[in-house]
Amino acid sequence: MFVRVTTDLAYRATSLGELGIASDSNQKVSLNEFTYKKGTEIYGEKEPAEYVYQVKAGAVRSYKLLSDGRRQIGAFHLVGDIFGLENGSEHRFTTEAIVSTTVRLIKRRSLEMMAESDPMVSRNLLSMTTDNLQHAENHMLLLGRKTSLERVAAFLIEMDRRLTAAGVIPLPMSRRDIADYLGLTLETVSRALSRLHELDVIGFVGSDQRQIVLVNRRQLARLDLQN
Amino acid sequence: MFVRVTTDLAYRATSLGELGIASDSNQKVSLNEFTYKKGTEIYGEKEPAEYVYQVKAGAVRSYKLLSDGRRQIGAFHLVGDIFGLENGSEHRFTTEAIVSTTVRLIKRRSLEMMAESDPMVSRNLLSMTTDNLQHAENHMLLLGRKTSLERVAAFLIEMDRRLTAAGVIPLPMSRRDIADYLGLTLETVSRALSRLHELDVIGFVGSDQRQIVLVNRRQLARLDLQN
DNA sequence: CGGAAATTTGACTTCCGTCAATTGCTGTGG
DNA sequence: CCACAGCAATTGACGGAAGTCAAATTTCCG
Repeated sequence: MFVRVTTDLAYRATSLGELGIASDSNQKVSLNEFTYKKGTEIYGEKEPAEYVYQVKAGAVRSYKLLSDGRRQIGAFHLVGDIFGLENGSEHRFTTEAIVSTTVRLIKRRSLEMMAESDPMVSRNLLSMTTDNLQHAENHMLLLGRKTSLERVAAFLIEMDRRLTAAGVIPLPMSRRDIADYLGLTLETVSRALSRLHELDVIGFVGSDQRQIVLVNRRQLARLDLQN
Repeated sequence: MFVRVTTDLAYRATSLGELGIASDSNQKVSLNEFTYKKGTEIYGEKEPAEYVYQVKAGAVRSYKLLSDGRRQIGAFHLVGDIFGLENGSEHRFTTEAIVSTTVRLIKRRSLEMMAESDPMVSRNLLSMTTDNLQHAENHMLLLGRKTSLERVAAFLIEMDRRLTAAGVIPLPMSRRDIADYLGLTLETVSRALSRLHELDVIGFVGSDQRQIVLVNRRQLARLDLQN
């Protein structure tokens, strides 16, 4: 479904480069691309982890559900990000394409084999896992102790850092997604954004009122209490 | 300060065993023990990470602070647990002894060197980091989406698994610590425990009313909504 | 263009936090 | 051994930040 297989060597080099493998590597890995339509699942929690993914275009959410439907998004994966990297053999989140999303696939097995032989790959695997851990640790502080305004400010700062184009943040995700990431309701997120708008901390781009926000970084940073 | 250096080989073997190093390893590592008094800091956030620690006796909390004093405890480290393992060179949490606590110390540098030469050590480092990540991921769900009763139930289940002695959970930490771990106030934790007591889900051991709780596991599990 | 979906906004509720008083426990010193 | 100081925990009364429910408005997309 929505498959596009590629053996483009340029892709292979770049993708593996992220994992610390020299582009002239003669290791054989199966590498190809898939495109997922908006809203479709990439993999489910507890499914066997056969692939590791890198976002080439689009955006992905990964989340856990409680039995009654409450959802917690653990991370958004944007262009360039690698996700689906598990140490055990099972995925610990469900992931879905937020918008139409193209990913590169790397077979987990081949990655494991490369890690065995190449300590550089192994080290980068650890480094990536540590980055994820650090993000989760900071997010625990946000979820456990920050107010709604602080959470939304922190979210905008994070997205500004990760996907800004000259002061404009083209958010791919809905208010509900933001809410489930921040441990709030969509109404509370909307109210916080309105408040930030009143305070002239953020603005909205002319016609496309929703998805794009313009930032006044200085004030925003003051609203998110770090450390 | 409260130092006790040891070169006991049995300690060395056990400690390194946790990291996947054969006990007959002829690698040289500096290994010794420290005892920290109740309430004292082991290391601070942003300090250089010189050592990795293993709890030999006692209990440790690791936390982050916001500038106005709000605290989020990310994890409790109990007997046998390894903590202070960072990939970068800085600690990402402050850690303190909850009660009088003895830890084993392993020099970070020597661990890194062993990981270079031994892929088994390297793999176990990754495995431990992944375990921490998994804990943080589950805790994000708790902090973002669970009610106070669900949080306290989940906490008791976790502690039951980690430090129970035949149905009795000898909690080393205060209500405030539990609250800062669960993203609540100590009053809310106390009320939740009282509620669980009324519901005959938990009981308290005779004289020592506070620190020890007795469990009725079945009902408790029903109160914590998993997945 | 029109219906569906997303977002905003308002009114009201609720769960948890805040503040305060009380009780219970621990440890020290007379 | 007991008294008392000091801290931890419980309990109650009240308030507020965020949640719920609902309606209006805007945007999206076929």
